[in-house]
Amino acid sequence: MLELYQLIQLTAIAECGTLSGAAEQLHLSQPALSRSMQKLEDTLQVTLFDRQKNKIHLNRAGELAVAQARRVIQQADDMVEQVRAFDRSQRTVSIGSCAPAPLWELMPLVSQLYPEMAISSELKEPEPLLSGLKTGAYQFIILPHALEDPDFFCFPFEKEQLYFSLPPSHPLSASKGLFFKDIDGESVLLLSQIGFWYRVCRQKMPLTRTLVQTNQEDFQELVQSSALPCFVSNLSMRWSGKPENRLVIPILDPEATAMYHFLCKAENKKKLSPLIQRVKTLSPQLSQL
Amino acid sequence: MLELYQLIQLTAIAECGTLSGAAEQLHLSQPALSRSMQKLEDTLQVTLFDRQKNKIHLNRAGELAVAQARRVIQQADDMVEQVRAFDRSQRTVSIGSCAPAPLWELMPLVSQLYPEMAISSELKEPEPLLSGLKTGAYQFIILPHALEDPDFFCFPFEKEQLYFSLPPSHPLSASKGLFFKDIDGESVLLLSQIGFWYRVCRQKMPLTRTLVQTNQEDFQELVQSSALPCFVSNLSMRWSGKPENRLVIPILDPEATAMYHFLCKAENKKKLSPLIQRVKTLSPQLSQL
DNA sequence: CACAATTACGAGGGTCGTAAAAATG
DNA sequence: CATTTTTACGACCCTCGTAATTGTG
Repeated sequence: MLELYQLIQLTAIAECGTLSGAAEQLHLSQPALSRSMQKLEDTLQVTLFDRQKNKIHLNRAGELAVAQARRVIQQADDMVEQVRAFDRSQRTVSIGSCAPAPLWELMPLVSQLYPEMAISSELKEPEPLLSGLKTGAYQFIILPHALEDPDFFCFPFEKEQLYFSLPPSHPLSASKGLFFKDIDGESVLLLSQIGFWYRVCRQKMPLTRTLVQTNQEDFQELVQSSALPCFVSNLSMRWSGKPENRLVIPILDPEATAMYHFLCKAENKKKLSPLIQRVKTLSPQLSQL
Repeated sequence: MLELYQLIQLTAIAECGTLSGAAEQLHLSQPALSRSMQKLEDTLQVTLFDRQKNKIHLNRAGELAVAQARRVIQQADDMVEQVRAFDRSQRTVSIGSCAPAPLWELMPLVSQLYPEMAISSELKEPEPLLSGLKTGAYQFIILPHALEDPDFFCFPFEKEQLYFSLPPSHPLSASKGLFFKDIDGESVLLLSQIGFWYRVCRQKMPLTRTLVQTNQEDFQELVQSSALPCFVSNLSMRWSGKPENRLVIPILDPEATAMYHFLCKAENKKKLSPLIQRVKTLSPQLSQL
């Protein structure tokens, strides 16, 4: 019976050129390898090596066998990897979101409902989110708008309203409301990992220089110590509190408001119904729309 | 360590749907198969089966594993087949010829020069012979004409001249020479496996009915007992003798004469030089052309 | 009670390593 | 004489089969 370990040994010999070298690489004794290859030749009924008393090397049939063996081994490795990846995907909930705020509510909910599952989340633009939902890369996604499509189940569950966070010294800090264009041109502090908001910010404030901070603590530090404008929202303030020594001024553009929608494949609605029920309890009034 | 026998067992379970059935198909006990699959799950670190106390069936990861296992097994089978086929091809000299007569001289020569090699020969038209020579299906071929091509080494080595074999009772049996058209329309006895001569016969004698005999002895019997014309040649008479009670009349058409050429790949000329030398000794005067 | 799957235990086959032999440069 | 391969022999691992257990329809 042909076995994989024989093929691995064969390819090792092809790489090392010598039995003893391959044996060492395989953590095996030379005699064991010698006998193993003799047995391989028996099962194939083909001589794979030119043997002289003192040296051995692959003949042409052996070279062919090595090439074929590599393919078989590669395929076996692929099998292991694919099965493991599939298994992992079965054990993890993958969430795609256009922005971080919805995840702050959703991830605790998911981990509570599926305590044995791992949770992975990604921030992407709506378009890659949708294609990921189609391919099954995500169990569900969060978009900043509704999507009417019979293939998907979609409902709104949370609203985010953006504000400028300004120091008292800022000339516009007394405003009741501001538009993006009012601040456009000033340098603005931003956190990375804010999803589609970064695109909104760049589009609405094309003249502004964005000082993007990767580290959350660095960002907080800069907000406190600088006079630069930054952004907060109703949701960020719910989770992190109102920034100290700052004035919070609503942004009046319609783009400063996002209505987050939960989307899953229609075929998965039933399986996800426990989660969907819990998500709807977060904001009963929105869900009734 | 993943092994092929485990994959075979896995696919057998997928086909049978039950452990006991698969065990029987594999000529194995159920407990052995049960443990083997547990070990497979260990090495993959993935659960492949839904287990109830009394029944077992593949889960989704298992289904994926089965599909992948089938591919691996198929590839391993292909490897065995390809290596064996290559080995066979290394141990056989494959000759392609447009007619049988050249083989009568060549095959003994080849088997004498390469006593350990098997010999396989095929009769084909020149075109498939050439493509077979290019692909390596033949080590060398015999064409009824020359071929000037730098990729091939080509030389003439034998001439075949066709004759009509007629019974004394035939009206034309006293002729010194005949053309194909003189006999066209009469029924003619033929052997199968005469290569390109069959095409020549059909083209030059389109009105003739050919009575093709597959069996050599049947053919000889019919030649003796019937008054039908048939063909012989200088070469067939050298090997089988002049037919008794028959008159042998040369055919005067140029198509009744073939100059057989030996062709091999130019790159193989050196390797085949012992054979080529021997073939040239068969007819020194031709080889000097 | 027949059937299916798992666990326990002993037997056997196969691969392994060590030791020894043969051959080469 | 060091290196490489092959053969011989004994040890051990691992798979196998039988038997027993549990659970189901």
